[in-house]
Amino acid sequence: MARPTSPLLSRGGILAAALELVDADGDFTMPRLARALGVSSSSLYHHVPGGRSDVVEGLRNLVCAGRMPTERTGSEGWRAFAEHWARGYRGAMAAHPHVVPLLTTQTVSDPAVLASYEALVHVLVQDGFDDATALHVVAVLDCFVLGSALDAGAPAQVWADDDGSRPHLSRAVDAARSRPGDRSATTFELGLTSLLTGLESAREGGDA
Amino acid sequence: MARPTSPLLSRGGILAAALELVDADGDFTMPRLARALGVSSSSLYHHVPGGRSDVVEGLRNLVCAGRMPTERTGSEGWRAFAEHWARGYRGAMAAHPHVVPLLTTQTVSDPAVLASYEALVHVLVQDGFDDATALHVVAVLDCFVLGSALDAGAPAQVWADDDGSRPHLSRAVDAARSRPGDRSATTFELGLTSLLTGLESAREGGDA
DNA sequence: ACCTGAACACCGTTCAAGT
DNA sequence: ACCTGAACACCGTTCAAGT
Repeated sequence: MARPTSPLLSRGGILAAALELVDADGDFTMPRLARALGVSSSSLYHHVPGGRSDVVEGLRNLVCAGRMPTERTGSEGWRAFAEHWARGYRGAMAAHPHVVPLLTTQTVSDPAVLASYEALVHVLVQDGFDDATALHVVAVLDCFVLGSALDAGAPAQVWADDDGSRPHLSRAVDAARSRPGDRSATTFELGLTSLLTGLESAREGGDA
Repeated sequence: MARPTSPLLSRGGILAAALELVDADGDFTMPRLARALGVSSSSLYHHVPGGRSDVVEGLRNLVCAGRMPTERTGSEGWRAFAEHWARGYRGAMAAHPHVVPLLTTQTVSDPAVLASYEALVHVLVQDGFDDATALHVVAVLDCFVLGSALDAGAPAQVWADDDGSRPHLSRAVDAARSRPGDRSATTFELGLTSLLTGLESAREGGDA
């Protein structure tokens, strides 16, 4: 076959196929990805020069870009913006929970995602946080969102009590499961609200 | 060689060697692990029947067991116990940050770790949380601790601003770095305090 | 420029064979 | 029971060869 008249592959197509694989199988490999695209494994490297980690960073973009705010809308204060930011981030991740574990060891280098971090720092500083505290606030939210996104992808029974030797844990799991709505989403909302409330009073107490 | 008079391997020795590998290299493979122990790769399976994932769950135990509280000490209230619990958990993980990514996709099945979850739920229910809310509180803390542990293992420049096109982010990163102490630990403390403060007022507002 | 097949140095796991 | 070597079905990545 050699070089076709019009390219069989594109970066976008490769990333879309990779996302489909990850959503379906929970992971991807270069050979499987190539097979899904009807192409040889080595062909991928023409469009994704960085190899597998390049694909992973591309998935971050595909999943997050456009789903996180990059500008303050209207007259919302830092708290509303941070809420907006965290919900967008978590929502993007939770829609594709299996990609999250792939992202946790790789530095964020995607411009679209970095732009939303920039926006959040900007809003915080404008609203009275000093630079260092603003970074810590961003990091706190980032940690919680990442943890929540992992939680969203975890098996239903995260902490299985097989033998009934953890009665309080079992009762609590059953009680939470009998409530309507997505358990993981409820956890996220409780944590986000608590965090922002707590950060507000930390700020009032002094920004050191 | 075949069967030696006294066993060359033991589960404990294998786990200790695996932890050393992970701390040093950031990851481990069964062949490398075997090589480090001066043994053939297939020998490992006699002591770690579940293979690689068995080793990983063993690492969770090795890292966490004994470092998380399993009982209320003295007259501490739920907030003090939760603080205690989260610090123990995060401290254990942060001491071996490279194991954290290995744990994020595996269900917690280690009895010692589960016992500390049981203890936390117990304390929360004793102190007035209803079962479902107690589980959500545990999950919130779990999410934040996990995220923070991943943060502790991340490269120093998590969100690199290579080209200076994210000025507020850059300033904030520089400001935080010029402060004394561990950046990631400061982030954790800010988040933990904020979370607990926020959870306290969420509780006062009603446990629904 | 873009795709291929062959090749390299790896993986995790199983299993018959040995003592 | 415990260790071995060989084997199986995989990985990620490179690279000369083809158009």
